[in-house]
Amino acid sequence: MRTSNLQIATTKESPADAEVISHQLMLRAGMIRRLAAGLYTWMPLGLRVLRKIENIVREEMNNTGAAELLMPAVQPSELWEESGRWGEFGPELLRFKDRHQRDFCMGPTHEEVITDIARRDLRSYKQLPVNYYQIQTKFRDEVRPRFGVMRSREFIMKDAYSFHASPESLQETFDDMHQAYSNIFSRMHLKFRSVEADSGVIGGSGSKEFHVLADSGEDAIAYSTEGDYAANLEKAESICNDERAEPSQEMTLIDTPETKTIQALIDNFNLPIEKTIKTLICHASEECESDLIALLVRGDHQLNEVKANNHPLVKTPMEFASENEIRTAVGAGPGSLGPVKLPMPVIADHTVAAMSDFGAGANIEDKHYFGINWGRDAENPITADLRNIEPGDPSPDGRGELQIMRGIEVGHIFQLGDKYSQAMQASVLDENGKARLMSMGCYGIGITRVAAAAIEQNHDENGIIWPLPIAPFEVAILPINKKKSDKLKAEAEKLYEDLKRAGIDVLFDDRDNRPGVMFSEMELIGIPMRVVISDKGLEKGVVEFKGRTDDNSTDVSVADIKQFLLDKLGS
RNA sequence: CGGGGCAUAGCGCAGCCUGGUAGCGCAUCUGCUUUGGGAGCAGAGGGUCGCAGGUUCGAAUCCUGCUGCCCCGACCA
Repeated sequence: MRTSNLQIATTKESPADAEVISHQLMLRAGMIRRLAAGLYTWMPLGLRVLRKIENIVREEMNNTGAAELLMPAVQPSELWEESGRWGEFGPELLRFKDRHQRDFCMGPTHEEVITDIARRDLRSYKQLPVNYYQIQTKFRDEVRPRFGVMRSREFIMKDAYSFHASPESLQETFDDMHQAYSNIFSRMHLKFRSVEADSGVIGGSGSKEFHVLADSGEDAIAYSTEGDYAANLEKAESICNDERAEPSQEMTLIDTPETKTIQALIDNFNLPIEKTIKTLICHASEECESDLIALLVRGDHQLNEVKANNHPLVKTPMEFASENEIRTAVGAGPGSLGPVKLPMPVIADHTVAAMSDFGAGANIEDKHYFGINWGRDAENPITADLRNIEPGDPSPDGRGELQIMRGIEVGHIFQLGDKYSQAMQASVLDENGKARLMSMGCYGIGITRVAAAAIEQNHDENGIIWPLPIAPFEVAILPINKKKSDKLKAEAEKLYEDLKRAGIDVLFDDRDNRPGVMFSEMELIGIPMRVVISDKGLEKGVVEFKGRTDDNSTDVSVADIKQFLLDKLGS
């Protein structure tokens, strides 16, 4: 490809509304252009990256025996009514009517459509297992699209769906997919980690996320320093090995004016933070006899909303009680709440349940109790894992401790079980001729997000540093001053043709720009290798090679450069 | 959904407070010079100042409404 045909449009300044580095660099490099919030055009340069990512994904999926198909982006409401998600899915589901006033949506995911395909086409257990996949545009009407294509509304996803006669078969395909995903991200030369995860709105059990590691990642990942355990922070299990100590203090009521926060409590009363608890009040589920329910975590711990949300006694989605609701129920407001004589059920984090002689609000305005003990002063609470893990916590696998790093979620694999096959009656006949619901798995990779994540992980002050396998081009040829030298022009053209014929993905800068412009532009768009060809070099029979991250260039003889590059590309 | 901010040339910004001929840098076009790290000089083109009302002799500027975009939040009781 010649730069004159590629329509490269780079800028020195990044647009004011781009916050994260990948967004800035993609705009500056001319890979993408914004159309509206969360909607982007992929320009020729950016599209080449997407295609390379897609091809790697496609090859690895095909290797597992999965079959590619292509489903419509627009889906009828009927299927979503059947699965129950027409009501469940929030405003993220973009809905609209056709000219006959029939309801449709833009597909945010394709469980319904594929399950409909499967129940029509799959009749016998002998046809299973089956794994279908597609690489297709999805639409999710995000509350707040941001970070460019990292969280856009329209995006490209590889989604796969497998169908099985038994849970064992599902597990087998799930493991295959885990391996395929590891291969995919390894082939892209990305540093990544697979972690245990909450399955969220897609539903089902058993799920793992793949994260590209980057300090700017939106997700926190907890990992064991010694063992293999790794989990999304929202899922990472906190374990408490402490035994509850015997009470050593009497409970006393203390006047605590102007003391509404944990920090104030510590500052004003010299109470260690490990002896304080936070009392959070939220709406209870129908399973609970009370409208409200209290969640307790230690003063220095953070409530994990995903864990709270998953608790059967907590209303889904979790919703904190308003100050009015709290005052009506308790008689005191936020800042003076605690478990003693609280007129509602109490769920305490495991750590809280193991505390003794602790301080908390007295449920009387401006008063706290100190020296509270479970069983004596307050009823023994229901216990659950409610908090985020903290760095240094023991690892749940019993090996080492947990630490936290940041990641960008680029893949997610789930074992759905029969959630959709049940709702939509997708069954096959078993050995005995009886109808049996199929087990399902689903497996996604955010293709467009991978491109952004790769940049977040690999860039420097000059621009993008594409990993070779997903770079828009492998090699750039930069002729110096070719306008003035017919010989140079001819040699450069010849080199370009030679490299092309050798199967190298090469970009030839034929625009007669000044050297500095070419250098900075190629570094900005992140081409992994460059070959500079000049009259000065040709006199010595050499061209200059420089890798994107090399400090200096190397002279390579004109005769050897093709093989030199092929060796570099092969390794 | 709540809070905050922004909207002036393709991009980045100033001008607004205190109303009076719309400006700067980058980019673009022309010419000359230059050519190993985003060139220099000279010249040129390009703007319904987001939209709609209002105040005023006069509005980019003051007032009202709307729209779009960005950021933070939607746990810390």
